[in-house]
Amino acid sequence: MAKKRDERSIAIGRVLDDLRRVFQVVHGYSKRAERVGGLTGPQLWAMKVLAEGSPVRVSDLAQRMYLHPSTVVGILDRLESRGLATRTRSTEDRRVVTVSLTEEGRLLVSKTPQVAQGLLLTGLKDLPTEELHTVRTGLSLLVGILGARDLPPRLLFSYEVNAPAPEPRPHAIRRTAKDR
Amino acid sequence: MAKKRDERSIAIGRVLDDLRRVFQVVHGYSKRAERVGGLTGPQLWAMKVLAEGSPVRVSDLAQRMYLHPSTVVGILDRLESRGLATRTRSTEDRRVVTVSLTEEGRLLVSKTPQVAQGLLLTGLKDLPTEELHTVRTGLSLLVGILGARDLPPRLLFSYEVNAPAPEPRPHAIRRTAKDR
DNA sequence: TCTATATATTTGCGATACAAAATGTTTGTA
DNA sequence: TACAAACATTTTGTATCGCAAATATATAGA
Repeated sequence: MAKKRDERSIAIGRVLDDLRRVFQVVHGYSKRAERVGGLTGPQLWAMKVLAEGSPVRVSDLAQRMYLHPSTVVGILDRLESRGLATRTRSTEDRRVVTVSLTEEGRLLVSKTPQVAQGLLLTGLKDLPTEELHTVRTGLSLLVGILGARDLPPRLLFSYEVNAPAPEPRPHAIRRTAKDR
Repeated sequence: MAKKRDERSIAIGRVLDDLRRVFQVVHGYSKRAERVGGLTGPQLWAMKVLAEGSPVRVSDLAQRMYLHPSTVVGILDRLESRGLATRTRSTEDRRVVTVSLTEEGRLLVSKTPQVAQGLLLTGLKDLPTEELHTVRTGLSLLVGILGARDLPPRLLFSYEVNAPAPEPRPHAIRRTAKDR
């Protein structure tokens, strides 16, 4: 009786562990590999979005990246200064600015390895059909659990770091330890 | 003949899409929810590691977080200034500093929701045993593909953003568009 | 003792990330 | 037309994060 319960608990634990492993690997690769071209994660991410369909308005880009427009502006500054993207002010509505990849940018993004994705792709290709199906079904169930069925599949990954500083700021004591 | 090939391609695409969805959801929750206590991702992450087994030496903490020691110092500064962690210099070897959670810190970390994880947990619990097994097997296969079998399952998530600046710095052109 | 190594911190720099304010544009309305 | 409101983007200011290199202190070894 209790046995079945234990087995399930163990299985659940394994699922979570494996999920963490997947996260870790993918993140690790994104860390080391995506910067082949000297691009940071968000920069490459923006370029991938642009590669999907430029030109894009700045606000649209921000929305697709789930980032604040002002954040995107900074990223675009860096991409533009490297000649990977260009901004053009619309002539119809001079408020909007559309962004596109340059030829160089398009080239760079196309040959960026995406190690994790590549690994997955070839790995999945080599998988026996039945196991592939298992993977597919399993992940689909996970997506269902997370209620993410309707989400547009975002590019492999997002990044974020910041906090909104809910408190009025604790005044940032600098350097505390340092006994004696 | 070609049919089978197509089906496989589609299945592979679905797997990648679903994986992206999982990433997105988990990340989204981590973004919005983990900051319940006003903690950033890395801060909460450090606290989780500390909760697993303090006291920990600073260098060990850095290693477990896959971060540079100097980065951890900053995070600890902020945690300490909020009274969530404490640093103590060892008496045996006065070079080392050990870190622990304060009572308040322990409390906070224990009641931090971990929305995504909670969702997964309850969702998986409600899953029929057979489907749970499918999820488990599928993820296990993925882990195998990624060669992550031997990784210690890291806490649900890591964060990182930065690049090492491979070039001697492109001199940062500020503000370029702005035609006219 | 003198030197090398180890541990943590400081310093310097770049990049995210957000909010609020500023700038320039367009649209609606009196 | 004149003016106000709404919009899109950028600027400004602040807070992290993240790393490398330099520092300070402590330990270990020759």
